[in-house]
Amino acid sequence: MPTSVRLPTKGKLARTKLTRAERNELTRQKLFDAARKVVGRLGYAEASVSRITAEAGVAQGTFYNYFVTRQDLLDELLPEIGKDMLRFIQERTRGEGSEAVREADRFRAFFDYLKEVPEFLRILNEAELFAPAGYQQHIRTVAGAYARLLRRGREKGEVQAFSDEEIEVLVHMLMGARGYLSQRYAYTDTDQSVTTVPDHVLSAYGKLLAGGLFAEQQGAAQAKPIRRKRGGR
Amino acid sequence: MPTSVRLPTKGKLARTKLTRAERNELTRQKLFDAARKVVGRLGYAEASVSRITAEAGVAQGTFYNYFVTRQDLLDELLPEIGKDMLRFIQERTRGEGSEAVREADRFRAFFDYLKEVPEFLRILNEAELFAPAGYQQHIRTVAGAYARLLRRGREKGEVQAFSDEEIEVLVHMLMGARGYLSQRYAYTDTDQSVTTVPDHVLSAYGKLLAGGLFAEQQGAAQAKPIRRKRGGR
Amino acid sequence: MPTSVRLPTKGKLARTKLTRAERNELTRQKLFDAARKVVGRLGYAEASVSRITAEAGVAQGTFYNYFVTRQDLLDELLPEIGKDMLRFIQERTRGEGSEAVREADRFRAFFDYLKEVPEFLRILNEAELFAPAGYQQHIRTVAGAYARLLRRGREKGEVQAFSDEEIEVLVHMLMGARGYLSQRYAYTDTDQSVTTVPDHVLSAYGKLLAGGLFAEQQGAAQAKPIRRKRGGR
Amino acid sequence: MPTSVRLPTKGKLARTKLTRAERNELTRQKLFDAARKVVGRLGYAEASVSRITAEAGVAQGTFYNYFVTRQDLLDELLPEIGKDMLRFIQERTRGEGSEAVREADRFRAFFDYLKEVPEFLRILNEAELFAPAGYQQHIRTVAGAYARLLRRGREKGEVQAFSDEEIEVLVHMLMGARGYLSQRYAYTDTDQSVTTVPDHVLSAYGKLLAGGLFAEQQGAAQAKPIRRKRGGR
DNA sequence: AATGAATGAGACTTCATTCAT
DNA sequence: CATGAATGAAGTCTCATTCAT
Repeated sequence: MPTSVRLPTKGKLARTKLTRAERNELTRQKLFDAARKVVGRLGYAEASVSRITAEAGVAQGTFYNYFVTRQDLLDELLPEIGKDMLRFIQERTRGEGSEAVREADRFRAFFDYLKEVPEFLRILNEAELFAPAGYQQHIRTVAGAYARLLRRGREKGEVQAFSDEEIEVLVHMLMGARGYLSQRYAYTDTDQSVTTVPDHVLSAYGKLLAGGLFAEQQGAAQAKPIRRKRGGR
Repeated sequence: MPTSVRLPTKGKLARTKLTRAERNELTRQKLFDAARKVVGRLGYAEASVSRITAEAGVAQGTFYNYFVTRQDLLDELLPEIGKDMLRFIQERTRGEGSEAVREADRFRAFFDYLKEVPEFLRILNEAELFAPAGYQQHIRTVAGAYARLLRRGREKGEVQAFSDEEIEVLVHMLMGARGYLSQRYAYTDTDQSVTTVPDHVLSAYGKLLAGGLFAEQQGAAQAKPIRRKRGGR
Repeated sequence: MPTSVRLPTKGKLARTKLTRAERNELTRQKLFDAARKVVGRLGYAEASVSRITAEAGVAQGTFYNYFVTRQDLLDELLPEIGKDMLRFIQERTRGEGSEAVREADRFRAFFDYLKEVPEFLRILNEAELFAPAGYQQHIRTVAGAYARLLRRGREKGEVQAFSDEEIEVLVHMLMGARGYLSQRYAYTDTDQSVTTVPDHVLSAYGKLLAGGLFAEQQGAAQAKPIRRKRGGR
Repeated sequence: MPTSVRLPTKGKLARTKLTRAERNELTRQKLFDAARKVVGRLGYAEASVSRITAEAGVAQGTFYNYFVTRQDLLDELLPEIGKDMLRFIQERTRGEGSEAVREADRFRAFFDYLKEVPEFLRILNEAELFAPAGYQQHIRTVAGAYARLLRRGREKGEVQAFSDEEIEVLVHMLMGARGYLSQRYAYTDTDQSVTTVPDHVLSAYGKLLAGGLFAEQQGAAQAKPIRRKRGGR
């Protein structure tokens, strides 16, 4: 499982001999994983300390040896898993190719991650309301990484000549689009399992990014009327 | 205020003399408006019946003369205000012009509405989690109207040749984008006041829709690389 | 239905022409009948004023034009129906015959009444707790009538020589027995319908009353120490 | 008091030093006893969690550390005290003697128990409506024990030749009789104190069981049609 | 460090009753 | 006399957090 600790096995006695710090970290991780599962299954609102500790197999009081507040743990959830998600997507987008191809790969990889860590969808969607601190942190991280990619693409001439500010806007649009699409097309209420995203979602996403929404009218084309501020108008 | 009742003034004594039915509707509206305000200010989670009735200036028990359940009122909130929003946007988009121009108008009008009804932003964002029934209804309404517009544009040749399914995807992407942008650029946590959306947001939105994200590479152009499935690759 | 009003039909215009007093009495009766049904169906605890008026088809406020208090109506329920029951049983016990035969007839008639007015069982059983005033009144009435019968039987020599005080005790025992038996053998939770009482119930009841519970031992018999008063008396 | 805990005194410091488990059991018992008192004093309907915890001297939330539901505690009440009652009666009925004597002893012991545990009367009478689960359990237990006694008496020839089914009926009659008598003769609404049951109650009970209700008429006598089964016997 | 009992605020909802129309 | 909206007290239960063991 991507987000769990991988303690060094440390030879034979690995299980019995743990330093105090290790035991400590292990309990903390148990709580974190329990929270991830509970939130994934029931949502933040139902993720009471009692349920989390029950899932983790520790006493309720133990919780407060590791987290000052229930909210504190909840706020750690998304950023932590979010980093995991970014790693996952990066690994899947190694190959070279045009920016457009890589963006498509990233888009697909996002949905693949949803399949691997089904809790993520719910955590992502609910964090905005229930773990705002964690949510903001996550958004900043992801938006930053995303913007870097787009700027680099722009430098290579593979991305249109947006200003830095506009790129930030685009990043948020794409994240929003992704979010909505994942909710619309990846949820499966019944058993939480996430199904593959349909082909026309990929194609619509690709087309919008590649060619824009609007057809070029008559030849003069570029007179995209929306950029009112531009040209003479 | 758009969503409040406008009782016929009925001559002079309008304020003191109300029929039973009118008083009834008035109380209902007081509760609805109070809920709108409270949710706008504190969010659904904090919108307890006690707070709503306090805001409305009626006893707690009165609430249940008008709504079977707290959730029932919460579920009415978004669809009701949502209709109001659609009306508002339509009014602002009367003018003729290309689809692209009208879409830009709609986009701007959306942010204008946010200024007029500042609660709407929060209600829209939280409803998905706290008033799922109302949310689904709203989404269906808006997505349906949106899709109709895009299909009509396609028929007129002003929108690219997306399939119906792809249009549905686009609609969700645009709604998602709008949602994220509104959160990013319209929120002002401190005093809830909503400021005008910056110009670069409008321009980025317009450009993406008009020309797509990616620059046409070398001549072969249309070989939108994202459609891997295609022959080309 | 035994307990409903039977207004004199009064010739032709019976339905349209009602004196004020009659309309008044009619509404009162509607409420009473509604209460009977609701209590029969849901029990006293669930018989809220709102449910009763709904069943009666009048407004909630109307209730308080006829009864000072919810409890007042509830307290009238059992005595009223109880009188009905006594009438019913008397009619079925007209025939002559020994006291024992007549008691058996009464016992059977009681269960027959339960079939005719299925609400009665629940009303009888719950009244003790929820309508104590009415319950006491009912008990007094029934016990009084019962005691009179037994004393008359005693005078005729058909009932053993119990003292008046003892007869009162017996009456309560028999009422209690009847109550328990009706709950045990007449209830049918599923559809509230009351089934015929099994034969062995009748026979056990008859045998106990006829011959007592205990077999006479060997000759000396009568030394049953429990009848302390006897011996010397 | 029969139903309270009797913690081992454990030497000197018994009162101050309690293990966790002991404190736990003690709190549970405090709640149980408080419920017993409150129900005895005010009845089930008024036995709110708030009143019970106040009586027990703990916070309202504490209640739910020990009982899943208010109803759960209420349902435990009668069976628990009922067992206590059976023990009490058994102890008082050790002596040998005829079945009739022993039944008289049991009858008296029942009323004695009412004196010792005055709450029992109300709990018994109300449980049928307010704690049906507990009531059924209690009834089954008591009726079972009772029926066993009567069948054994029958085998010894001390009880008349009732069928097993008839014995079950008798058991319910006797329990019902006992219940009604206890309400009629043992209640004292004013100060809840229970007085001794009057002698004529005992004698009437004894006589009915010993000799039946009806005097044997002249010789032909036995033709009491109610004893239908008899004839052929 | 771990435990788990105790706390008490607060949430939703029901209901008998009142009263202006 | 009928209506039905308004009232507010009371009830059950949940939960984050504290703290003695």
